[in-house]
Amino acid sequence: MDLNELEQLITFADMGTLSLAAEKLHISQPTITRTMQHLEEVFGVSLFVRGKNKITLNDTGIKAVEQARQILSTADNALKTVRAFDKSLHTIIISSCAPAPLWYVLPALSSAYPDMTIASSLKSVPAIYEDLDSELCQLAILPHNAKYDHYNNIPFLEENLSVCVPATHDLAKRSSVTFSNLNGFNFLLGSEIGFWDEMCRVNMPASRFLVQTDQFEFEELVRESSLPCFTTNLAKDSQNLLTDRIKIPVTDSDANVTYYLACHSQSMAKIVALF
Amino acid sequence: MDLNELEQLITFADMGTLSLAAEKLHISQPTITRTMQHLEEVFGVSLFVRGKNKITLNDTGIKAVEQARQILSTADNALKTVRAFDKSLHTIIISSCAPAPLWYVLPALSSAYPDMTIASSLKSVPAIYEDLDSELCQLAILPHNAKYDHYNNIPFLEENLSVCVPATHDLAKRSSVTFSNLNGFNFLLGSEIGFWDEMCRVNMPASRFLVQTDQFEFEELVRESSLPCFTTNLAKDSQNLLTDRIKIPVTDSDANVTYYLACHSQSMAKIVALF
DNA sequence: TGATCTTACGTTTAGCGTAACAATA
DNA sequence: TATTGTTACGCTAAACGTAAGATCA
Repeated sequence: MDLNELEQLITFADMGTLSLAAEKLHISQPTITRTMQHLEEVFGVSLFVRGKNKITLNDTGIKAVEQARQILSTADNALKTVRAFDKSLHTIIISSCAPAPLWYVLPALSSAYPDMTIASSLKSVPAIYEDLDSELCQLAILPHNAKYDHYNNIPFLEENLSVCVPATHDLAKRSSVTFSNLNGFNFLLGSEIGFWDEMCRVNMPASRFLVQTDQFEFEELVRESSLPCFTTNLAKDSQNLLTDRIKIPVTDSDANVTYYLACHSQSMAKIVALF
Repeated sequence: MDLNELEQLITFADMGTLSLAAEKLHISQPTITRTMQHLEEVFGVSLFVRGKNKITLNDTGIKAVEQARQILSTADNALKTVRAFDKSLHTIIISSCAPAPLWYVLPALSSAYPDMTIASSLKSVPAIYEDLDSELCQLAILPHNAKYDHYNNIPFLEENLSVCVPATHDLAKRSSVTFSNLNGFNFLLGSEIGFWDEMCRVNMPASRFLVQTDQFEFEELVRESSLPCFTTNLAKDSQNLLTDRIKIPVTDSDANVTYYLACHSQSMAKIVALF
């Protein structure tokens, strides 16, 4: 039995005539005529009532169409299942709360597993726990050690937040600041900063954040405005955007995070070996 | 996708080598080699680990076999379902409590529906109700009108039991008998008599019944022994077995039954038209 | 050396499209 | 007359088996 033939049967059932079915499937009518005859042989029963120039499904034919749909759907599911399984064997999925750790993790994994696809995405911390629970990610990067015992944890990197202001800014003369000092000022923010975004909004509820989704626009605004922005010890300022600005460390504990790598136990040994 | 190819994949998985699979399927090894390559194309993923002269399923391959079994089983079920459905459209199944009504019903149905297969079987009354409930039979023949309202009933035939004894027998002089008169005598019984068998045992618990499954042996015993046996107004004595015996009507109501034809409402009109 | 898998080659088969035909609305 | 389904015919592509090659136990 050929699934193509079942497809033709179903198309005929949907279209009502062999001609329309042929047109839809981009094949000739005679081909469908022959296929229908062949299907009757395969099933071993009559499936159609034939007039001189018209053909329709009989009761058995309708039943056969029903079953054909079932078979095709099963086959389609099978293909998807196998492909998904294969893909999962060749993919490492990483959910991270922030971009900076990925700059170190991705190259390391890529060179350690050159024939694997490494897929990463930034997500909120609750979403990352969901990914871990559902095994939708193999590796998670969290801003603290994982809540649950059944995940393996290793501390990985520290990231320390600083605020960047022009030399003329009110804050420029301070050697350190706290969120309460900053609360009320408005900031420029890049869009791809993971959990930092949420954290800023929580700790500086009186501030407003001008989020720039376009990297070019963000850089242009940093250069041309006097609005404060943020950087960290891990950020690379390839455009030397911030050389003209004063960097002031934020001392709150929330602003100085240790990233942890978390994953299910069985994967941990390999990960630890890498870092 | 071709189900034949999946069959080959499964056979390979079961046999362990391509050669053995080829042997089992009565095809050449190269054919299987090519089929496996083709399946990898179809699935779009690698399914095997290949040595220079050995081939085994990889993890994805094992998954694929699993799915292939699923598909084949679905397809197999589909074929069976369609064939069974078609058969049901061309078959009238009759469950009867006794043989005599069938002698009239079967010829009538055969000539009314010449292209239908008519299948009949003798069953106990409870089994007949089960067949009606599950729609496993289209027509039932019961020794009374059907218990439930949702079945249609028509009275069909009467059958009256008589006992047959040699002229020299103790009972021979009676003009009628009851089961209590007969209780304690031993009887010859044919095997294919439906509910009569059970009914005799219930009404004559002290009697023993010598059931002859072979028709020839039954006739021989009737001829050569003086044991009483039974007949009815509907029985045809083609061998003139009973001409030498005295027939005495059994007057109990249980011994004089009216057969009813019963079926689901929708079938009744056609049945009534016949009788 | 025997078993196993793959590749190469030639043949056969089976599937497809075009064209011709029959029948209907 | 335009549309629909079937049959006939010829071609192409795909599937098969035999044979040969390579590798391992």
